[in-house]
Amino acid sequence: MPQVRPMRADARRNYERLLKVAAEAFAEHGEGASLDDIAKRAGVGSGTLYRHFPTRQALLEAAYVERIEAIAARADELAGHLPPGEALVEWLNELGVGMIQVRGLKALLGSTVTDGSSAAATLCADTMRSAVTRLVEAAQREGTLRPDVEPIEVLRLAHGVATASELADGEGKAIRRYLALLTEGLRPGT
Amino acid sequence: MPQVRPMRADARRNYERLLKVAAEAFAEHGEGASLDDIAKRAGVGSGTLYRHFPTRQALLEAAYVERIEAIAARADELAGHLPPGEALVEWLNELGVGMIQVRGLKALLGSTVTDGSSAAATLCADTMRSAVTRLVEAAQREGTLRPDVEPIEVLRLAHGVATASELADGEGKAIRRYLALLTEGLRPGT
DNA sequence: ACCTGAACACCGTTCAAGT
DNA sequence: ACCTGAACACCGTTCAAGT
Repeated sequence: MPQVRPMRADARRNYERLLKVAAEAFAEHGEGASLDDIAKRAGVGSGTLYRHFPTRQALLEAAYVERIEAIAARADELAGHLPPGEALVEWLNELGVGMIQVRGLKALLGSTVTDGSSAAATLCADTMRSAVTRLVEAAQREGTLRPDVEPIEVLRLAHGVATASELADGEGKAIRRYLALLTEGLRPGT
Repeated sequence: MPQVRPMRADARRNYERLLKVAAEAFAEHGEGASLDDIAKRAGVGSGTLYRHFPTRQALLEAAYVERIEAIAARADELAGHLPPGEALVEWLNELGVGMIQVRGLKALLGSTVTDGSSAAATLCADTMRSAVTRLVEAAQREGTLRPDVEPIEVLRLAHGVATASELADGEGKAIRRYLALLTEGLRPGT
């Protein structure tokens, strides 16, 4: 049963223009970019925006799918080049830099790791979770990552590290350091 | 030179009503509480609010000074009861719970640990920094905390831990666990 | 079926007019 | 010196009217 009937030509055109403009707007003004402005810049009535993307979250997600998928693909790429533990840390580093430098991305990723009891499992959430799960389980098998940490917890901690780094300098310069503090711990080394 | 001439009676009354109402509003609606609503509830024109508190940040800070000072005082109290390392962790735990449960507090504290090159040193920032500095330096002298971590970094990491915990459950239940992961590190224990 | 855009209910901020 | 509140410029969201 093909639930998704093809869109009417004008609808499809509007949909795509909205996505393109939205990506620009979020990049420029962050997650809070004016929806009305996006509709206007796409040459579309505001109602049309709401028809295609009922919530800001839906638009944000749709505008960033490609980037999310690139991040997920990067996980496998790193897993191919590096030992599991290093692959995980390097991926978390790139993820953190992205969250700080790509405006709006951090907010979107945050919503993919919330308790989500109500929130339906979105595409972005699934993509991110399966990517991190592969890296985490490999590192745990290798013995370089605590066995009692769940993949989603690692994503949440990455979010925390990004937040801390953002407070530090607003760019991504502190990510690597705070990530190291997290992996090594705050206790003095032996 | 007494720079602060005493306020006119009506001004002082308005100031205090605004503070009281603001504290309630922030507690109820978070840091984004409507300023216009606060002014109305205080029985005051919106211009009066702006006269006393030129920015939302100023109002937020003024509304929470007492709470900030209580948190700082708690640092010394814990330092009296516990060995330095434990005092620090316990304080960070209470701080984290506060950031999650007291609406608006996390945002305010975030602004006190940003790179602050431009932002003047505010009272809240000073209070928090001196409190954490005492705990951190004591723990470092004791040898239970890495010597290369700066006090303000610990505050930023605490913010990160709170963020991660907030994503986990929206209350403070995960704080202690994520704090433990931070202090012990993500590597497997020996 | 889909789009438009006016209408509505909300913001924060400013500033002329009042006391 | 301080306060008031209308005025302005902005939001997001809905929905009757159009094609």
